[in-house]
Amino acid sequence: MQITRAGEYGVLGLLHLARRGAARMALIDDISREEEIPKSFLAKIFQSLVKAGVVRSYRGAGGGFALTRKPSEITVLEIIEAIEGKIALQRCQLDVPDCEHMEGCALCGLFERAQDRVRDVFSGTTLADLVATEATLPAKTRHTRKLELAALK
Amino acid sequence: MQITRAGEYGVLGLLHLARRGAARMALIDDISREEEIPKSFLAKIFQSLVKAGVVRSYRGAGGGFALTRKPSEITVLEIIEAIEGKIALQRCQLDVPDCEHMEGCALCGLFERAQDRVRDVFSGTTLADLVATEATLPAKTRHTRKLELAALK
DNA sequence: TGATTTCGGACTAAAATTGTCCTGTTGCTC
DNA sequence: GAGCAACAGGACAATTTTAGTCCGAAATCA
Repeated sequence: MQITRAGEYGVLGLLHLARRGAARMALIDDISREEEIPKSFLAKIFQSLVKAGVVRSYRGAGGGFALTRKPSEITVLEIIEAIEGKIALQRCQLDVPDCEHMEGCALCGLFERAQDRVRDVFSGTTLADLVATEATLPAKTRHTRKLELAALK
Repeated sequence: MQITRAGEYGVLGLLHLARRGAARMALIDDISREEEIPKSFLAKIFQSLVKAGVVRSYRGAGGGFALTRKPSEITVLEIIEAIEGKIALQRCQLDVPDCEHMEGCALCGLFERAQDRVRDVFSGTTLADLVATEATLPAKTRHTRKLELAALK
Protein backbone atom coordinates (compact mmCIF):
# COMPACT_ATOMS: atom_id res chain seq x y z
CA MET A 1 0.00 0.00 0.00
CA GLN A 2 1.29 3.40 -0.96
CA ILE A 3 0.09 6.94 -0.53
CA THR A 4 -3.00 7.29 -2.66
CA ARG A 5 -4.94 10.39 -3.58
CA ALA A 6 -7.27 9.71 -0.71
CA GLY A 7 -4.40 10.12 1.74
CA GLU A 8 -3.05 13.11 -0.07
CA TYR A 9 -6.47 14.80 -0.14
CA GLY A 10 -6.92 14.07 3.53
CA VAL A 11 -3.71 15.83 4.49
CA LEU A 12 -4.53 18.69 2.14
CA GLY A 13 -7.99 19.06 3.65
CA LEU A 14 -6.70 19.12 7.19
CA LEU A 15 -3.96 21.50 6.19
CA HIS A 16 -6.71 23.80 5.03
CA LEU A 17 -8.30 23.62 8.47
CA ALA A 18 -4.95 24.09 10.18
CA ARG A 19 -4.21 27.21 8.15
CA ARG A 20 -7.37 28.96 9.23
CA GLY A 21 -6.47 28.67 12.88
CA ALA A 22 -7.20 26.42 15.79
CA ALA A 23 -10.83 25.48 16.22
CA ARG A 24 -12.35 27.33 13.28
CA MET A 25 -14.87 25.34 11.33
CA ALA A 26 -15.04 24.81 7.61
CA LEU A 27 -17.53 23.25 5.25
CA ILE A 28 -16.70 20.29 3.07
CA ASP A 29 -18.02 22.36 0.23
CA ASP A 30 -15.56 25.19 0.82
CA ILE A 31 -12.57 22.96 1.40
CA SER A 32 -13.28 20.97 -1.73
CA ARG A 33 -13.70 24.10 -3.80
CA GLU A 34 -10.61 25.89 -2.52
CA GLU A 35 -8.32 22.87 -2.58
CA GLU A 36 -9.83 21.59 -5.82
CA ILE A 37 -10.71 18.19 -4.45
CA PRO A 38 -13.84 16.36 -5.64
CA LYS A 39 -16.46 17.09 -3.04
CA SER A 40 -18.08 13.72 -2.51
CA PHE A 41 -14.71 12.03 -2.40
CA LEU A 42 -13.46 14.45 0.22
CA ALA A 43 -16.64 13.95 2.23
CA LYS A 44 -15.94 10.25 2.33
CA ILE A 45 -12.34 10.81 3.37
CA PHE A 46 -13.36 13.11 6.19
CA GLN A 47 -15.64 10.41 7.54
CA SER A 48 -12.56 8.33 8.24
CA LEU A 49 -10.88 11.25 9.91
CA VAL A 50 -13.87 11.77 12.17
CA LYS A 51 -13.83 8.11 13.15
CA ALA A 52 -10.13 8.36 13.92
CA GLY A 53 -10.81 11.37 16.15
CA VAL A 54 -8.70 13.82 14.20
CA VAL A 55 -11.59 16.13 13.34
CA ARG A 56 -15.02 16.66 14.81
CA SER A 57 -18.05 17.07 12.62
CA TYR A 58 -21.02 19.29 13.35
CA ARG A 59 -24.21 18.54 11.50
CA GLY A 60 -27.03 20.77 10.50
CA ALA A 61 -27.12 24.38 9.48
CA GLY A 62 -23.99 26.18 10.59
CA GLY A 63 -22.17 22.88 10.85
CA GLY A 64 -18.91 21.73 9.30
CA PHE A 65 -15.61 20.22 10.42
CA ALA A 66 -13.01 21.36 12.92
CA LEU A 67 -9.76 19.90 14.20
CA THR A 68 -10.04 18.23 17.59
CA ARG A 69 -6.49 19.18 18.54
CA LYS A 70 -3.88 21.77 17.80
CA PRO A 71 -2.16 21.34 14.42
CA SER A 72 1.10 20.75 16.27
CA GLU A 73 -0.45 17.67 17.85
CA ILE A 74 -1.62 16.01 14.68
CA THR A 75 0.97 14.00 12.75
CA VAL A 76 0.88 13.17 9.10
CA LEU A 77 1.25 9.50 10.00
CA GLU A 78 -1.93 9.61 12.00
CA ILE A 79 -3.82 11.22 9.14
CA ILE A 80 -2.61 8.87 6.47
CA GLU A 81 -3.11 5.75 8.51
CA ALA A 82 -6.61 6.88 9.47
CA ILE A 83 -7.44 6.99 5.78
CA GLU A 84 -5.43 4.21 4.21
CA GLY A 85 -4.83 1.85 7.06
CA LYS A 86 -1.39 0.95 8.32
CA ILE A 87 1.36 1.98 5.94
CA ALA A 88 2.97 -1.11 4.50
CA LEU A 89 5.47 -1.40 1.70
CA GLN A 90 4.47 -4.96 1.22
CA ARG A 91 1.83 -7.42 2.26
CA CYS A 92 4.50 -8.98 4.50
CA GLN A 93 4.07 -6.09 6.87
CA LEU A 94 0.33 -6.29 7.31
CA ASP A 95 -1.35 -7.27 10.55
CA VAL A 96 -2.42 -10.75 9.55
CA PRO A 97 0.63 -12.88 8.86
CA ASP A 98 0.28 -13.30 5.15
CA CYS A 99 3.84 -13.78 4.06
CA GLU A 100 4.92 -17.21 3.01
CA HIS A 101 8.38 -16.63 1.63
CA MET A 102 11.39 -18.74 1.85
CA GLU A 103 13.65 -19.40 4.79
CA GLY A 104 13.03 -17.00 7.62
CA CYS A 105 12.19 -14.25 5.24
CA ALA A 106 15.21 -12.00 5.03
CA LEU A 107 13.22 -9.89 2.59
CA CYS A 108 10.43 -9.22 5.05
CA GLY A 109 12.92 -7.87 7.53
CA LEU A 110 14.28 -5.53 4.92
CA PHE A 111 10.86 -4.27 3.92
CA GLU A 112 10.05 -3.72 7.54
CA ARG A 113 13.11 -1.56 8.08
CA ALA A 114 12.31 0.55 5.02
CA GLN A 115 8.75 1.00 6.10
CA ASP A 116 9.78 2.01 9.59
CA ARG A 117 11.86 4.82 8.10
CA VAL A 118 8.79 6.07 6.25
CA ARG A 119 6.74 6.00 9.39
CA ASP A 120 9.51 7.87 11.21
CA VAL A 121 9.33 10.69 8.70
CA PHE A 122 5.55 10.89 8.80
CA SER A 123 5.26 10.60 12.55
CA GLY A 124 7.85 13.33 12.97
CA THR A 125 5.87 15.82 10.90
CA THR A 126 2.76 17.61 12.13
CA LEU A 127 0.22 19.80 10.41
CA ALA A 128 1.85 22.77 12.12
CA ASP A 129 5.18 21.82 10.54
CA LEU A 130 3.62 21.74 7.09
CA VAL A 131 1.95 25.10 7.60
CA ALA A 132 5.29 26.53 8.70
CA THR A 133 7.05 25.07 5.67
CA GLU A 134 4.48 26.54 3.35
CA ALA A 135 5.20 29.97 4.74
CA THR A 136 8.83 29.73 3.66
CA LEU A 137 7.96 28.74 0.10
CA PRO A 138 6.93 30.97 -2.77
CA ALA A 139 3.18 31.22 -2.51
CA LYS A 140 1.72 29.93 -5.72
CA THR A 141 -1.90 29.07 -5.95
CA ARG A 142 -2.70 25.62 -7.15
CA HIS A 143 -4.23 27.18 -10.20
CA THR A 144 -1.04 29.06 -11.09
CA ARG A 145 0.94 25.88 -10.68
CA LYS A 146 -1.40 24.06 -13.04
CA LEU A 147 -0.92 26.70 -15.68
CA GLU A 148 2.84 26.46 -15.36
CA LEU A 149 2.74 22.71 -15.81
CA ALA A 150 0.47 23.01 -18.81
CA ALA A 151 2.93 25.44 -20.36
CA LEU A 152 5.76 22.92 -19.97
CA LYS A 153 4.01 20.46 -22.23
CA MET B 1 4.18 3.21 -6.62
CA GLN B 2 4.98 0.56 -4.03
CA ILE B 3 6.73 -2.76 -4.01
CA THR B 4 4.60 -5.11 -6.06
CA ARG B 5 4.92 -8.83 -6.44
CA ALA B 6 6.96 -8.29 -9.56
CA GLY B 7 9.65 -6.57 -7.50
CA GLU B 8 9.44 -9.12 -4.74
CA TYR B 9 9.71 -12.02 -7.20
CA GLY B 10 12.65 -10.35 -8.86
CA VAL B 11 14.61 -10.11 -5.63
CA LEU B 12 13.63 -13.66 -4.72
CA GLY B 13 14.74 -14.93 -8.09
CA LEU B 14 18.11 -13.23 -7.89
CA LEU B 15 18.51 -14.39 -4.33
CA HIS B 16 18.15 -17.89 -5.65
CA LEU B 17 20.99 -17.25 -8.08
CA ALA B 18 23.10 -15.61 -5.40
CA ARG B 19 22.68 -18.58 -3.07
CA ARG B 20 24.02 -21.04 -5.55
CA GLY B 21 27.27 -19.20 -5.87
CA ALA B 22 28.86 -16.65 -8.12
CA ALA B 23 28.46 -17.29 -11.82
CA ARG B 24 26.42 -20.50 -11.72
CA MET B 25 23.55 -20.57 -14.13
CA ALA B 26 19.96 -21.43 -13.45
CA LEU B 27 16.89 -22.02 -15.59
CA ILE B 28 13.77 -19.92 -15.25
CA ASP B 29 11.95 -23.18 -14.93
CA ASP B 30 13.95 -24.28 -11.91
CA ILE B 31 13.87 -20.94 -10.18
CA SER B 32 10.14 -20.65 -10.65
CA ARG B 33 9.56 -24.15 -9.34
CA GLU B 34 11.82 -23.88 -6.31
CA GLU B 35 10.74 -20.41 -5.31
CA GLU B 36 7.13 -21.10 -6.22
CA ILE B 37 6.79 -18.16 -8.58
CA PRO B 38 4.60 -18.38 -11.70
CA LYS B 39 6.96 -19.22 -14.50
CA SER B 40 5.84 -16.93 -17.29
CA PHE B 41 5.58 -14.02 -14.89
CA LEU B 42 9.10 -14.62 -13.65
CA ALA B 43 10.34 -14.89 -17.22
CA LYS B 44 8.96 -11.45 -17.91
CA ILE B 45 10.54 -10.04 -14.79
CA PHE B 46 13.93 -11.46 -15.68
CA GLN B 47 13.76 -9.74 -19.03
CA SER B 48 13.83 -6.40 -17.24
CA LEU B 49 16.74 -7.55 -15.15
CA VAL B 50 18.67 -8.51 -18.26
CA LYS B 51 18.01 -5.11 -19.77
CA ALA B 52 19.20 -3.46 -16.59
CA GLY B 53 22.39 -5.49 -16.75
CA VAL B 54 21.92 -7.30 -13.47
CA VAL B 55 21.82 -10.76 -15.01
CA ARG B 56 23.01 -12.19 -18.29
CA SER B 57 20.89 -14.60 -20.25
CA TYR B 58 22.06 -17.52 -22.34
CA ARG B 59 19.65 -18.87 -24.89
CA GLY B 60 19.24 -22.31 -26.28
CA ALA B 61 19.90 -25.71 -24.83
CA GLY B 62 22.07 -25.49 -21.74
CA GLY B 63 21.20 -21.83 -21.39
CA GLY B 64 19.74 -19.97 -18.45
CA PHE B 65 20.50 -16.92 -16.35
CA ALA B 66 23.51 -15.89 -14.31
CA LEU B 67 24.41 -12.83 -12.27
CA THR B 68 26.71 -10.39 -14.04
CA ARG B 69 28.36 -9.30 -10.80
CA LYS B 70 29.09 -10.58 -7.34
CA PRO B 71 26.05 -10.64 -5.03
CA SER B 72 27.82 -8.10 -2.84
CA GLU B 73 27.76 -5.66 -5.73
CA ILE B 74 24.06 -5.86 -6.50
CA THR B 75 21.77 -3.73 -4.37
CA VAL B 76 18.11 -4.33 -3.73
CA LEU B 77 17.39 -0.80 -4.94
CA GLU B 78 18.89 -1.58 -8.29
CA ILE B 79 16.81 -4.72 -8.63
CA ILE B 80 13.53 -3.15 -7.64
CA GLU B 81 13.97 -0.06 -9.75
CA ALA B 82 14.94 -2.18 -12.74
CA ILE B 83 11.61 -3.91 -12.44
CA GLU B 84 9.21 -1.27 -11.20
CA GLY B 85 10.84 1.95 -12.26
CA LYS B 86 11.94 4.61 -9.83
CA ILE B 87 10.52 4.13 -6.37
CA ALA B 88 8.05 6.89 -5.61
CA LEU B 89 5.67 7.23 -2.71
CA GLN B 90 3.61 9.60 -4.74
CA ARG B 91 3.21 10.87 -8.24
CA CYS B 92 4.79 14.11 -6.99
CA GLN B 93 8.13 12.37 -7.00
CA LEU B 94 8.06 11.08 -10.53
CA ASP B 95 10.33 12.36 -13.26
CA VAL B 96 7.77 14.37 -15.14
CA PRO B 97 6.53 17.24 -13.00
CA ASP B 98 3.01 16.11 -12.38
CA CYS B 99 2.19 17.66 -9.06
CA GLU B 100 -0.11 20.61 -9.05
CA HIS B 101 -0.74 21.16 -5.36
CA MET B 102 -1.17 24.32 -3.48
CA GLU B 103 1.39 26.83 -2.40
CA GLY B 104 4.91 25.59 -2.90
CA CYS B 105 3.92 22.05 -2.10
CA ALA B 106 5.06 21.40 1.42
CA LEU B 107 3.60 17.93 1.04
CA CYS B 108 5.79 17.05 -1.90
CA GLY B 109 8.87 17.87 0.12
CA LEU B 110 7.69 15.58 2.86
CA PHE B 111 6.99 12.71 0.51
CA GLU B 112 10.38 13.17 -1.02
CA ARG B 113 12.13 12.87 2.33
CA ALA B 114 10.21 9.71 3.17
CA GLN B 115 11.00 8.17 -0.15
CA ASP B 116 14.67 9.00 0.17
CA ARG B 117 14.77 7.04 3.41
CA VAL B 118 13.33 4.02 1.63
CA ARG B 119 15.90 4.29 -1.10
CA ASP B 120 18.64 4.56 1.55
CA VAL B 121 17.60 1.26 3.07
CA PHE B 122 17.38 -0.51 -0.27
CA SER B 123 20.59 0.91 -1.67
CA GLY B 124 22.39 -0.12 1.51
CA THR B 125 21.41 -3.75 1.16
CA THR B 126 22.94 -6.17 -1.32
CA LEU B 127 22.05 -9.68 -2.35
CA ALA B 128 25.02 -10.87 -0.32
CA ASP B 129 23.57 -9.19 2.77
CA LEU B 130 20.28 -10.98 2.29
CA VAL B 131 21.97 -14.33 1.85
CA ALA B 132 23.94 -13.69 5.03
CA THR B 133 20.79 -12.76 6.93
CA GLU B 134 19.05 -15.90 5.79
CA ALA B 135 21.85 -17.95 7.25
CA THR B 136 21.16 -16.54 10.72
CA LEU B 137 17.46 -17.32 10.56
CA PRO B 138 15.71 -20.61 11.20
CA ALA B 139 15.68 -22.35 7.88
CA LYS B 140 12.09 -22.99 6.99
CA THR B 141 11.10 -23.93 3.54
CA ARG B 142 8.46 -21.82 1.96
CA HIS B 143 6.20 -24.82 2.03
CA THR B 144 6.59 -25.32 5.76
CA ARG B 145 5.83 -21.68 6.31
CA LYS B 146 2.65 -21.98 4.30
CA LEU B 147 1.50 -24.89 6.41
CA GLU B 148 2.14 -22.93 9.58
CA LEU B 149 0.10 -20.03 8.31
CA ALA B 150 -2.72 -22.29 7.28
CA ALA B 151 -2.76 -23.77 10.77
CA LEU B 152 -3.17 -20.30 12.29
CA LYS B 153 -6.49 -19.80 10.55
C1' DT C 1 17.48 -30.60 -38.12
C1' DG C 2 15.42 -30.75 -33.80
C1' DA C 3 15.32 -29.91 -28.99
C1' DT C 4 15.81 -26.43 -25.72
C1' DT C 5 15.63 -22.02 -23.78
C1' DT C 6 15.06 -17.11 -23.71
C1' DC C 7 12.59 -12.76 -26.07
C1' DG C 8 8.92 -9.87 -26.72
C1' DG C 9 4.49 -8.45 -27.56
C1' DA C 10 -0.52 -9.08 -27.20
C1' DC C 11 -3.88 -10.31 -24.39
C1' DT C 12 -6.84 -11.08 -20.08
C1' DA C 13 -8.82 -11.39 -15.33
C1' DA C 14 -9.00 -9.58 -10.98
C1' DA C 15 -8.24 -6.04 -7.74
C1' DA C 16 -7.59 -1.40 -6.24
C1' DT C 17 -8.29 3.36 -6.90
C1' DT C 18 -11.08 7.19 -7.63
C1' DG C 19 -14.81 8.74 -7.85
C1' DT C 20 -20.45 9.56 -8.17
C1' DC C 21 -25.09 9.25 -6.43
C1' DC C 22 -28.82 8.71 -3.56
C1' DT C 23 -31.16 8.10 0.67
C1' DG C 24 -30.87 8.91 5.31
C1' DT C 25 -30.08 11.46 9.87
C1' DT C 26 -29.05 15.24 12.64
C1' DG C 27 -29.44 19.81 14.11
C1' DC C 28 -30.44 24.72 13.53
C1' DT C 29 -33.72 28.46 12.91
C1' DC C 30 -37.98 30.44 12.26
C1' DG D 1 -42.76 21.39 13.86
C1' DA D 2 -41.52 22.78 9.08
C1' DG D 3 -37.94 23.38 6.35
C1' DC D 4 -33.35 23.91 5.25
C1' DA D 5 -28.38 22.93 5.90
C1' DA D 6 -24.94 19.92 6.48
C1' DC D 7 -22.76 15.46 7.40
C1' DA D 8 -23.30 9.84 7.21
C1' DG D 9 -23.11 5.84 4.81
C1' DG D 10 -23.88 2.50 1.38
C1' DA D 11 -24.32 1.09 -3.46
C1' DC D 12 -22.54 1.63 -7.72
C1' DA D 13 -19.42 2.67 -11.81
C1' DA D 14 -15.23 4.00 -14.57
C1' DT D 15 -10.51 3.77 -14.89
C1' DT D 16 -6.03 2.19 -13.82
C1' DT D 17 -2.86 -1.06 -12.00
C1' DT D 18 -1.47 -5.56 -10.91
C1' DA D 19 -0.64 -10.06 -11.88
C1' DG D 20 -0.47 -12.98 -14.75
C1' DT D 21 -1.06 -16.11 -19.48
C1' DC D 22 -0.06 -17.30 -24.22
C1' DC D 23 2.19 -17.78 -28.37
C1' DG D 24 5.22 -17.22 -32.14
C1' DA D 25 10.04 -15.94 -33.00
C1' DA D 26 14.90 -16.03 -32.37
C1' DA D 27 19.06 -18.05 -30.64
C1' DT D 28 21.94 -21.89 -29.35
C1' DC D 29 23.57 -26.45 -28.88
C1' DA D 30 23.92 -31.36 -30.00
